[in-house]
Amino acid sequence: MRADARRNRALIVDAAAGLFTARGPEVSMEEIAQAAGLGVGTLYRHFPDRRALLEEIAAGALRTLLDAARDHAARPGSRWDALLACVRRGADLPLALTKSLSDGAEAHPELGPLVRGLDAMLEDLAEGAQREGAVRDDITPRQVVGLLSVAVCRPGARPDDALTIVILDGLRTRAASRGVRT
Amino acid sequence: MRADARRNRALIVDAAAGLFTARGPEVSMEEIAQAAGLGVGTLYRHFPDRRALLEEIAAGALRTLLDAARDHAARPGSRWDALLACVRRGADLPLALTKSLSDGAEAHPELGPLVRGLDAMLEDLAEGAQREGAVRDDITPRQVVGLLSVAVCRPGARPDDALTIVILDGLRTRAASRGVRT
DNA sequence: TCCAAGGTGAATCGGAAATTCCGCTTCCAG
DNA sequence: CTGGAAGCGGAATTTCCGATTCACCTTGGA
Repeated sequence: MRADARRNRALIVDAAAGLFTARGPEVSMEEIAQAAGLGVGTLYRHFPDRRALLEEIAAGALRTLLDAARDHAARPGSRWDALLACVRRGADLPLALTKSLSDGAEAHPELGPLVRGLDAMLEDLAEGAQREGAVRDDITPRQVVGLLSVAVCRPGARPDDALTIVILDGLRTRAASRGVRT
Repeated sequence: MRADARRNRALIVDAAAGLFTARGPEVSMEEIAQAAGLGVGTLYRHFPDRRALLEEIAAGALRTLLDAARDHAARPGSRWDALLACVRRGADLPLALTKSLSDGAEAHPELGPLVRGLDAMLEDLAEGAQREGAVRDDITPRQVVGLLSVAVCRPGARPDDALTIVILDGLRTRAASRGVRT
């Protein structure tokens, strides 16, 4: 593969990941091309269609996050801190893609296992956080993870958003949130 | 106006309001017609175009809610309770429409004043709730209102959603939420 | 220097939703 | 009871908009 082709492929992936992170999956090929400083035709030289591009980017994001999650889960200490660290790591990744690929993502040879693995790992952390008394236990671990992703990984979320702060606080038990706000 | 025409107009408005409340503003004319048990042609006999229909319904919802807000605001007692009651009254109204009409809603002869009036009234209540110590004061009254509308008036929200519960809890001061959960 | 790999973006395709239109049906005033 | 204006239905048409193609131009690098 020619050097410029390799470089352009990277430009496309970066530009697309950035846009997807900031604005969710409803970004047009045209716009991605423009953000990468290339023509649309070039996207199609590298990816047969839109779905292929989305899948590659989603897979990258999931791999990154799954690695981070394994890391944090292995380290001893507060499960809540570990969970929060994971989720924050996801804030600058285009995770909204994963949901939008829903139909067939399960079936996809790489995406399916990644999604399942990540879900399992995060739910474990959430359950641990509840057991250690850091997180309210009147909702399921799955809901805890869902709410965290709304709080932190929603497209356009920033760490000091009112919504982010309020959800994080609302997730804590009253006992746990008595201290400094996280 | 013929009796059946009046009846059908009402069917349209009701069906549309219901769909908009449940699913937000991205509902097709076709689907509204079907929900009303009528043909699309009939929608267009009553409303020149989609926007006209949305505007009428949004105006109705805003009038209803503004009335409710005046009512609750006038009654003495906890501003937080009043605010929560208002917002809950909005839960079964198609408020998402208002935002989607954003461009030009300010200019619209009826919508503009309604939106401004409602905003002012709710922000007042929010500020009152903060002053009485019920709501955390590290966010602005406008943000309080915004978060409440996400919690309660988001399309498809139900009062026992995890997101609803967590946001409502997260909005309270730690002192205020020490009692029974609202 | 040459030319295949690579790039370009206007033109085309496709599908979903809005809007039109005209023949048929239903009210209701006389 | 009727005539005909008011209403209705829904297939056909138009509009919109993003995905995808493709004929032609550039350029890396052997």
